[in-house]
Amino acid sequence: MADDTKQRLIDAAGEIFAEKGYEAASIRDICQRADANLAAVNYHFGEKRQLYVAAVRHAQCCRQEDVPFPEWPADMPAIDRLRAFIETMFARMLAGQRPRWHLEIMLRELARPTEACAAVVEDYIRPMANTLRGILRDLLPDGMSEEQRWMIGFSIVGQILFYYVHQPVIRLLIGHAGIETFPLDQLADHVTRFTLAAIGAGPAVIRSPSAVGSLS
Amino acid sequence: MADDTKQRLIDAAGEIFAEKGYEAASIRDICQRADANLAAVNYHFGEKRQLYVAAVRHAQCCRQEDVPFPEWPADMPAIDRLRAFIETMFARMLAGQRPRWHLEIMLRELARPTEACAAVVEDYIRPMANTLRGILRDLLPDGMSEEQRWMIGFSIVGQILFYYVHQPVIRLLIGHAGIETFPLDQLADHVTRFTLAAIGAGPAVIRSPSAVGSLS
DNA sequence: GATTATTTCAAACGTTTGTATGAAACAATC
DNA sequence: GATTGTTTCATACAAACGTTTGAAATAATC
Repeated sequence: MADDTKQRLIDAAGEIFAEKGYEAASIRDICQRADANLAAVNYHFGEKRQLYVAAVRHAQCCRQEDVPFPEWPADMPAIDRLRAFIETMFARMLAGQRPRWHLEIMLRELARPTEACAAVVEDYIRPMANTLRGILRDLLPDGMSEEQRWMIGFSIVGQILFYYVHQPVIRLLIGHAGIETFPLDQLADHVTRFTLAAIGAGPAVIRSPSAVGSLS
Repeated sequence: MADDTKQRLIDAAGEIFAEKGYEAASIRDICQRADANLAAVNYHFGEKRQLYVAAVRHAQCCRQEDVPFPEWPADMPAIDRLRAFIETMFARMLAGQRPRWHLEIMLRELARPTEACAAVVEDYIRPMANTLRGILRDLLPDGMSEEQRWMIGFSIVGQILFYYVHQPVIRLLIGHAGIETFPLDQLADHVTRFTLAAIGAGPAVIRSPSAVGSLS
């Protein structure tokens, strides 16, 4: 029952922090949603800030088990691994899945860092970055400079994140159905082909699928 | 003197809103930075929210004159216009230029919209989107679907925005010099080449130009 | 220069905020 | 079953918040 309240607090706090941001989230709101007493936060966490940190840490722990991307066989071609990487990342961002606030609160942290940011980067982002860099190492010519590899990685991740971070803009820009216009696998497919073409590992992203040819 | 205070309030508010977000910014802080009396906000704007809206609107007005991208000659090739578009956008995001909060507060609004978001999109974002779409219309084959053109546009903008929005992550990831590792023109060059290659209008982004071959 | 209208100011208002307290309820241990 | 440690609860507190007020100060109008 003890840890139970604590966990309920973290969950409620996570939702509200992710939704409204740190300052706008009040301890009273959080406790109410957690069915806990007002004093519970200070009893279990000492202060509001620590509850926030705990929420971020929890989200990051939960999502960490995702991080070792779907075990792909050692002999899987780099191109397919890139495709799988992009698909997985998209699925995690946009799929309806488990608590939405897990991602939300971490992305908030990454865009506007507090004390918890470094930990998120090291434990959650860095492994993903390493996975991607591993793929790119196989995919790109050896002589390529470190900076250039980073930039290509950023180009990939930037494309993916855009659809999450700027969903509201997309909705306003293309109107009606908004982002639902783009089925998830279509997005993943686009980014994959866009990227592969950019690095010379696939045909250009132009109209007819006829031009696609021998990818997978 | 009257409008003067009002303007000082907007400027001070813009800085603080952009830095700390709406809730965390207190009227007292704002008035202090603006050298104005505490009651000035309510006198000139009625309430805090309206001051925020005024700040966003002001930022958007100031930046709007930027929007008609550097007049390029009618006969300028689409490829060069794309390059210019990307360079300009990068320069606006990352260059040391005028009040940083202008962009900051608008991006905040775009990522986490309030009532002012729609206006920003219509007056600031939409024209940029149209410019880009014009370029892409010339650059891409005619038969390409509407959705696909949007996705390509998003792939471009996503790459650029990434360097601004996730600067803190980049800094943590690649350590030391952080984003300063990448000179501005190098970033613009990378995104341009990456994009052109992706859509089959340029050689792949790989080290040796030898592998490029007959794409364009 | 008297009379307006506009703008500033210090002070106060009522809320809401995060936090603290001490008693009650509960669980565990002996 | 008494004792101890843990967790909940209602309540209180001081501080900070956005907002209001009414009187000064300033500017504008005649």
